[in-house]
Amino acid sequence: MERDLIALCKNKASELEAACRKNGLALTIQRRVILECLASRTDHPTADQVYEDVCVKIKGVSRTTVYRVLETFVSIGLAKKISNPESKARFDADTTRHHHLTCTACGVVLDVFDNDLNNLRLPSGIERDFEITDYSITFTGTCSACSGHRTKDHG
Amino acid sequence: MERDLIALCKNKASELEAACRKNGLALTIQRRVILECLASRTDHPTADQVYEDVCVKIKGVSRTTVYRVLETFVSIGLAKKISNPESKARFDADTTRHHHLTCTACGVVLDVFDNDLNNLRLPSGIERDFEITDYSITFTGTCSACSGHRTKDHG
DNA sequence: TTGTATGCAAAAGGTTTGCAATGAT
DNA sequence: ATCATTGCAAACCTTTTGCATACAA
Repeated sequence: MERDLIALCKNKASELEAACRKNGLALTIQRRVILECLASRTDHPTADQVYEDVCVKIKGVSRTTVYRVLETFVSIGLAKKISNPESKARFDADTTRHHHLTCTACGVVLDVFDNDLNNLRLPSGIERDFEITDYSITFTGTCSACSGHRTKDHG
Repeated sequence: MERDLIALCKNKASELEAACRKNGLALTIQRRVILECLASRTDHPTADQVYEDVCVKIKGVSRTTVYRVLETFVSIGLAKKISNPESKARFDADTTRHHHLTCTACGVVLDVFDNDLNNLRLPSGIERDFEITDYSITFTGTCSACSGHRTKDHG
């Protein structure tokens, strides 16, 4: 159930080319590196976390660009914003259906890949009023690292 | 599958008394009104939206208090922060298990109550590494109001 | 009376915008 | 050459913090 990160990154690189061509967008170095940085992590980074990674790879990129490019990726389907209870956006380069475990203590977000969960029977009647395109389950609880310390710390 | 809003509000009022007593918290007017305002909406308001409502009911409440009290409610189990892809917290006074439909066009969040969805078989093995306390499904798509206009407007 | 909760002001994140300069096509 | 994209600076929005005052118990 693990995902092949190297394959994902390669796929993403060619997806980017295709998506830029299709949408009439320029294939800039910034877009290439930002997508590369996003696709190489599975921990659903915030825009600022992506920015940190990008800075290591190329000099002089601005935070603004990272924020803007990530939004562009979402709008052309190269990435998703994931639902989370924090007050900041988190991004995921894996746009296929999967689910999340979020630790209420430390905030970590782990992936859940499961066939049964990916094929739920939707409640009847709903689709009359709402056109459902996708869904994602967020499991909340405590990760193993935080299970030890019972106090409400954020280490 | 509708929820009885009046009953919910009354329940919440007595829940508040009980929770304050239990946790050694003062039963202030602010806490009473803030919970009242939150419980009387089913649209998962942001802290600022709750603040707006509170201002109508009592004068001179500060935004800070609303933010602080909502966090208090979450910590004593009177409310939940709901997972969403926006960069701001949204709150829900209904702490029982239920799910959400979010319209990607207009952003509205509707509730889904369904017995089957509330009793999913969790993937085996997960609970070894992660202590799951709850879960919630976010369905994404287009609401009936937005289904008409195919353009990506936000009206 | 005692200690918690509130209000204020200010700061701290996180994100967006306007505009000139840069760079991909 | 042209127009989209970037970088910068500043604004904006949401949330948090420190401290003195007010209020519930």
